[in-house]
Amino acid sequence: MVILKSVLDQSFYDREVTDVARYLIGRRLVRKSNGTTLAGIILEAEAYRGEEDLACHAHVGKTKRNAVMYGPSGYAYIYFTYGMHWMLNCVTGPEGFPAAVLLRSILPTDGLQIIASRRHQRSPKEWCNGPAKITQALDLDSRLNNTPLFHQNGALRIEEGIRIPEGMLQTSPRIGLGDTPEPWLSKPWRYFVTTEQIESMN
DNA sequence: CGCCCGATGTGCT
DNA sequence: GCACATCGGGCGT
Repeated sequence: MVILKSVLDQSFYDREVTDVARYLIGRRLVRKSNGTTLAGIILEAEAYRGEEDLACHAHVGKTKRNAVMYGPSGYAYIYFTYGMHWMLNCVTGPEGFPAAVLLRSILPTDGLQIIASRRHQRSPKEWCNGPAKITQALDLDSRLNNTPLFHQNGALRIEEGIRIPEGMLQTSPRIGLGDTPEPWLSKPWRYFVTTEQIESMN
């Protein structure tokens, strides 16, 4: 399986958030930190779209916390929640319209020893199969909020990765929305492939 | 493996 | 004061 390492440029993010979420599946998320490379293939992502989407942080309007989502596309929006967890998102276009893609799962490919230690030696399947698990494994927090994802040697960036075959991509409603009203609760804005699907590609 | 629930603290009403 | 785009331990199956 060929994993391409050219960095996606800013224009990749400057379109409909649902399209960005779809096309992020199979890409390579890279974290460079004091000389080491941690990376994985993106398996799962969700779109959050504008102030009218009642599941999106921007539904309360622009605040200090969610301001990054209103900025230009291609930057990381990293926020803190549940008193202990960080979440990694990719801001999408157009500028001024608040939208972002939450990364929910990756398949680790680089830096497995370090990821294992950060994840407290848990089983490999549990390393990065959740949004806060990704940020734990890759050491992401507020320091990297508003970081560009499209810089060639950026500390956090997304590369071309692998091609997901037509028909492999699955969708579902978004996870963890609680009492969010319809139609937002059921919007099929979660895009994903399984670890097994990727491993079967060889 | 699945369900349940407590942890933990910040932003926003 | 409360909700929160979650996680992991404990216990039952």
